[in-house]
Amino acid sequence: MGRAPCCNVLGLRKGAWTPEEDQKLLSYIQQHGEGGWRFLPQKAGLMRCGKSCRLRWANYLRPDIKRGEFSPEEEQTIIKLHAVLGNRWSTIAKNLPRRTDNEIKNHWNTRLKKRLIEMGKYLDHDHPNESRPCSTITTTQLVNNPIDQPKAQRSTNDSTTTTTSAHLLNEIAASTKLKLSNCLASFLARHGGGGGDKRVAVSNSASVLNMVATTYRKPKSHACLIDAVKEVLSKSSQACSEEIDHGNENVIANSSNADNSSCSISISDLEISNNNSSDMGSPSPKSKNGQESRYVHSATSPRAVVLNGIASKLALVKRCRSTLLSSTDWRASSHVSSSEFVDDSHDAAGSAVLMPVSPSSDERFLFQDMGFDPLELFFEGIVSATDEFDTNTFSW
DNA sequence: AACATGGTCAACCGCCTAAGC
DNA sequence: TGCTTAGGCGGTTGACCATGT
Repeated sequence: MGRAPCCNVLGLRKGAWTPEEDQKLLSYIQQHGEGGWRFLPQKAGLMRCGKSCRLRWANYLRPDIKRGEFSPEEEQTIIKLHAVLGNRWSTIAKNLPRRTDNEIKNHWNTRLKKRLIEMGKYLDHDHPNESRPCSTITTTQLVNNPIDQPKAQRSTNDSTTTTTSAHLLNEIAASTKLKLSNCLASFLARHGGGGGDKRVAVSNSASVLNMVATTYRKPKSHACLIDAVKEVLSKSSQACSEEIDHGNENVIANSSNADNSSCSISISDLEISNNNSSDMGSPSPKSKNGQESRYVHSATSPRAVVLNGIASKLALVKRCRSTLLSSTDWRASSHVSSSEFVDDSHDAAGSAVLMPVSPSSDERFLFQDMGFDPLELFFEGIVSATDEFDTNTFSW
């Protein structure tokens, strides 16, 4: 039981607001501005608690609120953001100008959710083991509009457990609009991402990461791949100061033109093989109810494992953090739990610890290939001092 | 016409976090 | 450093309305 509700004071009105009350609140805020909700009712002559006043203002009286039917575009935005963010209505609302989180929540619960259930395309964030294909949205799902993916196809991943990098890369994919350079665009074209479609030039990080993951299985394209990985990660980092682009949904939708259904491996797939990897030092993550997770054992290449491990470690970097969830404490969010965040760094008791870890030799070579500064990696906690890593010279 | 049922949405509740002291 | 509290968030409730029987 938390604090007693502020509206329990005897004599305060509850329930629907009358036009007279609305007028009092409106005129008071127009005169004195928002804030100071605790004493506002008294000053405005309202027999309401401050919280009730704030809610009434925020959800109904504010002049910049758009009311009425949601457009198909708005609905698509909600569906796509909900697939990525879950029930974080306030975050979703920030991407729908002039709509309130309450209105979006109501619209989702009364219409969109039902519609998706009827279509068999509902991804249940509340009960992930019941109807959701996996514990997070894979990049493949992002690339192929999640609501367009057949249920039967999704059910093949039912026992998939995805952790740190999958979540983080999905967040990047969702929040970052990449405008590809000629280099990366040609990379995608060469490796099947574009298929001659000019729209590949405005792709998204989800498809890029899928392409990278796919191509990473082909050793001969190593050099090209490294350039691509560097570009994806640097673009994601650059985006940390940008607000989530309202064009996300268009970008994601456009990318569905790429033929990812057959050739791409999702970040989830990478994660699965990561869990099987001994050199990553990852203990088997447990689900939130403490039960041991089951894994799908896929034949993913060691290179993909390394890539995934690096993505996971890079996610620790501060600049990436701010990219992932620019406006919320993403480590405390329901979507990315703190234990998932430090999945590669659990202590013996399974509690979360933030410890720099030593990269495997494969990772170290790829870090070097990618041109990362060992000094920077050390100070950002991605590597720790070991026999191999000399903190005097900051080199391997 | 009366009642039952279901949908919608404004408002409330409990909890959390950050800021202020 | 710990406590208090305003503000914010997401889940839930219940009044109201439309439709069906």
